[in-house]
Formats: sequence, C-alpha cells, structure tokens
Amino acid sequence: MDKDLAVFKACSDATRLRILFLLTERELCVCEIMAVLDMPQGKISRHLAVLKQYGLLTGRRDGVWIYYALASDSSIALKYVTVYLVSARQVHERVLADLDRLRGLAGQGKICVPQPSIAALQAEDREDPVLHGPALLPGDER
Amino acid sequence: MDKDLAVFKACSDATRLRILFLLTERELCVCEIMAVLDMPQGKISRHLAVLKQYGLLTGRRDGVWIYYALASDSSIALKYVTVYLVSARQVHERVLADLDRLRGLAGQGKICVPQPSIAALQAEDREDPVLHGPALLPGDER
DNA sequence: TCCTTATATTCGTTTATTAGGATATAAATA
DNA sequence: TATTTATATCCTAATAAACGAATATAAGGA
Repeated sequence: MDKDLAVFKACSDATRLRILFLLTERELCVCEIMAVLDMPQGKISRHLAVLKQYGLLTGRRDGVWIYYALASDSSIALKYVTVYLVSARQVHERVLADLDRLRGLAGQGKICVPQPSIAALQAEDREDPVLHGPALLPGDER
Repeated sequence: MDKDLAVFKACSDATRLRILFLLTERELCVCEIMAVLDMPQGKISRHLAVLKQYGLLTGRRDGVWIYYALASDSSIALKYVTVYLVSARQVHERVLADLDRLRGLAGQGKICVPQPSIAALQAEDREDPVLHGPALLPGDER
C-alpha cells in the first residue's frame, strides 16, 4: 500500500501533475519542461526528483541532457494513474495549453534538441547557430 | 484540474486511503471506522471532513449516526481512483486485514447499529419526523 | 586544463498538514 | 430539562513540503 500512497503523494502537487501530463506526450528533458511551465530550473529538477523517487518516472542521460519518461506499472496505483493521465489530458484547459506550448517549442528548435546525439553530430558539420539556440542558465526566467 | 488535484491530495494520506478502502465495502458511520482503524474519534472525523470537502465522500445523517459513502464520479480522477480502490482492495495485506476486522465487528453488533434504517423507523413510530430540524452535516454552514 | 551548459543539490525560510487533547454540537431519551 | 451518545470543531505543537537563491556536479568542447 505504501507504494500506492507514494504515487498519490507524487500526484498531489499542481506542478508535478502538470509535468506528468506533459510526459504523456513523449519523454522530455528538463529544459523543455522548464520552458513549457515557465518555472525556474531548480524547482523543476526538485519535482522531477520527487517523481522519480516515488517511482513514477525513469531518467536516462543522453550527453548533457537527461530525459525523463513515465515509468510503467511500478505499482497498482500507477497503472490507474497512467490511464487517468491519458484520458484527462484531452479535457483540462491548462493541460491542453501546456501541450500546445510543448509542440510549439519543438517546432522552433529553441529549447534543447529533440535528438541531441544526432543534432550534435550535425552541428559539427555545418555551422548553424540557430540549432543551438540561446543559452539557458539555471534561474533564467522567461 | 483542481478537482483532480484535490482527489490526489485526499488520497495522499495513509489513514484516508484506508478509510476509502473500507468504504468500498459499504457505507460506514464514524464509530465503525474508529473501531476498525483503532484511532481516536477526532482524528477520524477530521479525515472524513477532508475527504468530503474534496468531494470523495457523501455523508447522510441517520439519527445520531452519520454514514459516509464513496461519492460517485464528481471528477475524472475520482472515477479512476474508485476503480483502483475496488481493484487494489484484494491485493494489499493491510486492506484485507481492515476489511476482515470490519466484517468481524458487524457480526458482533457491538459498534453502532448494523441497520440504521430500522432504528430510524422505530424512532418514527413514536414521534413526528417533521418536527425534527434539518440535520447538521460536517462541512455544512450554519 | 578551463569554460560553458544542463542538471542536481543544498540551505534557510515559509507555508501547509497532521496529530492530540479539549471542547462544542446535535439527536435521542429519561 | 438533564444526560448520554455520536460526531464535529477548535487550539496548539510537531512535522512535512515547497520555495527562491545559491552552489555543486557532470559532460562536452575549446
């Protein structure tokens, strides 16, 4: 029961819930989540740590970036929460807005790089500064 | 989204989660929950108030007793939580023990009265129910 | 090696939550 | 009306959670 309890605790914060909804779209790195939610880096990182600690997320490092994704079925509660997320994401205004913003960011290539390993190789071949985008320092607000 | 958030907050406490599991069995009055969980009355009442305030429970007064029951579908999250409760109640050791204890109590008739409606009928025989004032339920404003 | 970037973590403070104990209220009954 | 029972609420201390700001770490590249 403790694992289930942890899942509910993880979901009982507005920021974390928004992050979970975003991750129903695809795996995301921290800077993407920061950009969509418009929140400082430390805050996002802390919440991601909580979500991961409670077993809702997995993290995978790819170079400098760390991509987070929804964990699958680490507890009974998580199974149902996942189904909830996929279902409710099409209903809540705020979630829809967040997802729109996420897709918008991806199109402009301003934040991070969708496939960092490939992009890094391409960047070496041609000199395209737009791909790298503006520096995003911890604590930057937009 | 706020309603869903409230549901997760409501579920993110061990005592409240146990109460919710108990209520998958049937509606219960406070003293039954007290007896099963072996916790002081004020604590149980407070948690029930939280659950009701967050929309997870309904309360109905029957004489001196107030019976609480799971609310149905007051939000998207609650719908999925309810399905979770019914599914997970057969899995978690502690929940199984709680449910056993609940059934044991009912058999002995020591706590409250198993069929409150009968007690209400008995009361109606002697006195005109119209004379009774409106019931005060937790969370109601005076 | 040094610098930059992305991310994590620590620190101190503020703001919820929770619990225990005491008290209040509502209904039933004598 | 007074008493008893079931339940709700209030008060205060203890605990946990969240935040902003600052600092630390880890990887990549010059």
